[in-house]
Amino acid sequence: MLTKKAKYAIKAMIYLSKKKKGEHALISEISESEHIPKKFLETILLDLRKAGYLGSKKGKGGGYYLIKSPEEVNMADVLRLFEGAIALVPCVAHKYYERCEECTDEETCGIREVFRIVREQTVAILKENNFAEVIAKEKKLKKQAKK
Amino acid sequence: MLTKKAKYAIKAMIYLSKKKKGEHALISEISESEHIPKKFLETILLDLRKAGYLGSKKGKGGGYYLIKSPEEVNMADVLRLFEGAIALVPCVAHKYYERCEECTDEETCGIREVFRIVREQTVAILKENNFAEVIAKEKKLKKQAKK
DNA sequence: ACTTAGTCTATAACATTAGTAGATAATTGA
DNA sequence: TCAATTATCTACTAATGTTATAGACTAAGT
Repeated sequence: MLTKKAKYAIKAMIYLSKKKKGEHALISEISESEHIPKKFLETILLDLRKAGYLGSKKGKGGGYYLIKSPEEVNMADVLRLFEGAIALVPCVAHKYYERCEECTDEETCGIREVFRIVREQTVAILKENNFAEVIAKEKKLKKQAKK
Repeated sequence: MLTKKAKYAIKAMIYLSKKKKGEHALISEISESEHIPKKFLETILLDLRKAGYLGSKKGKGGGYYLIKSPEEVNMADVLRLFEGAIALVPCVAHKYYERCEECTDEETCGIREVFRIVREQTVAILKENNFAEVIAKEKKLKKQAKK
């Protein structure tokens, strides 16, 4: 399961992705709209800013805004930032690779092979779902719900 | 990431799956072979027994053994036992379903849709990998390594 | 009886999660 | 320049989960 932090981060990113270019959103605005504790959200948005996904402006008329376009950021990026590896075992992670302590032969480990396949599939899905795509999925679902 | 408990459980199950039918393995034997702390492994094997995957016998000549054949137990079964849901968010889990507290409209949530797809793919892979299959993968890898 | 081997209960160190509190810094507008 | 607004930073905490370990108990075989 994801941490709440990661889930909140994705929600905040989607919220900001829906804004028109040049528009800002206040922390309190996102907090209320997405039902995320404000103080907690502050730290999350700060992380997203430090990672280069968001920009911010202080004072009146300030707030947070996307730096890249929604097409350029995907679910995998944000998850990696808050959860570390997407892989289920460290020995098949790319960026966060680590040997499994108890393992004797990584090269011929059948368990590892299974988790390698899982990781590949998962990363593929998360990467093709950039935030523009997620919003598109949402629109499609809303259309279907009306019928 | 998986907990060590879950990873150890899979290792133990694979170890026992490699035994011939009727053969037992001691806790200490599995512990040493797989480099799993013995006392920790005890609790894991107990859980696996209570869940109906393993049988045990006390006293001399005792030990643990598979109850079902390796074809009948898969990675998804064991992971669910030790990790709960395989899904990354509770709202797309089957057996462990829960509403996301902060969510306003589950039916039309784009994020949920993405995690629904991830879950489906992951479960499919984990289910097709029963323990006989994992051992087959291991054999294949060992053949390749020799070349 | 004695040895072997699994079972049960309890506990403990450590890390992570999900926050909260409160002071500070930058920006805008009057 | 002063006040209001809004983000930033530092520090803390309560609750929970992870990764074990200790020790007494129970069952089976010889």
